[in-house]
Amino acid sequence: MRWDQLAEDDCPVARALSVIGDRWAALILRDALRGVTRFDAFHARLGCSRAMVAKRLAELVDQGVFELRAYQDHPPRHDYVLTDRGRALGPIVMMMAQWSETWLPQRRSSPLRRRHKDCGQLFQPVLVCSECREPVEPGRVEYPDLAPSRRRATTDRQGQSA
Amino acid sequence: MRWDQLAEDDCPVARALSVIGDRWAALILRDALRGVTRFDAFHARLGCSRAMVAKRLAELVDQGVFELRAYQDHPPRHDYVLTDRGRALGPIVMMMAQWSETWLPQRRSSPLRRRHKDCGQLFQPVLVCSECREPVEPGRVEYPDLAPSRRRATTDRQGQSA
DNA sequence: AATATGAGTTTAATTATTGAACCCACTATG
DNA sequence: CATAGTGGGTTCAATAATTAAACTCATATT
Repeated sequence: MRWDQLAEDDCPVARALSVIGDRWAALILRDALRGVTRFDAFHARLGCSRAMVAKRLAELVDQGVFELRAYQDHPPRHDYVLTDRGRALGPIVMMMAQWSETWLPQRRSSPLRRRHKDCGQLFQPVLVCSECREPVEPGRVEYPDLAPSRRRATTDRQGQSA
Repeated sequence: MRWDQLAEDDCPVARALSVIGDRWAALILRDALRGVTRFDAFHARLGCSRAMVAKRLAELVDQGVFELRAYQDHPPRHDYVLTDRGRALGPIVMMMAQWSETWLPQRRSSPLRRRHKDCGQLFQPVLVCSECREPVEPGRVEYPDLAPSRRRATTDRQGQSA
């Protein structure tokens, strides 16, 4: 299976990955969410080849994650500005950061702080259930459309709790 | 910059991507969260080469996302079972699905339903602020540790050095 | 025996990515 | 004026990653 076939996949996770399931695309998005808009700024932060930056930015524009906003005409130049669709990817990136901070050994610097503009406080992202508004703990989700029981491996040794 | 250097990066998003920033790793994780535990089952769902499945599974075991649980000894065989660390990646995958369902054109089948075991209802994942418990809307986050203002497209080069 | 299963490994061919240099249209400096 | 610098790329040869298909190995089933 090739990259571009993911976009045709029936699974929404696969289709999301056709957009951000590449390390460079995801890192470009991270930087864009922090305010980067220029080619050279992306390149400087990413540390990958210029060709890669150009290619991924072009793909992300095609996918409607970025739009081009001209900031000068004569040598035509533009900013890469996130669209609504692109900004909506923010929660995925926030959950990645959150997972890292919780589960991976920390590197040197203190984690990047985030402020919620609505309440003014520094915060952590928390994923809650749309119905009961309680945090959704790992392992407390099931998929009624899949095989009768999701936790069962033919020869079951022991279910783990969680 | 190479793949393996991401793990050393100072940014938590980059470090998370060193684990799941690859389409196959992310799809393996998706399937694991839905209950898949066997090599051939991952391979059948992914549609990539067996070599790739073997490699990614081995990496994910190294990174502590999966652990091996033997289910027979003589030809030694095992299930790939998510660890706590691995299960904690669930919210990232849920937010990916959520984004797809909201922002990408739908394919044929109805989206996979999720049930929250704590309240028993079908739900959507919602990302809220840990402080005020309100949903964090796109664009309502700022980063006080970055350059004074994160949104400037027309104001040019200010020294910043993150 | 012969076939099947589960979990990989090997190999050659194909793709993707890199680093470095190059290009273009301007702007600023001497 | 001549030269260098900037922003945003493209091109190209070399290197790395990925693929499909075949192969291995131990055991189970027919």
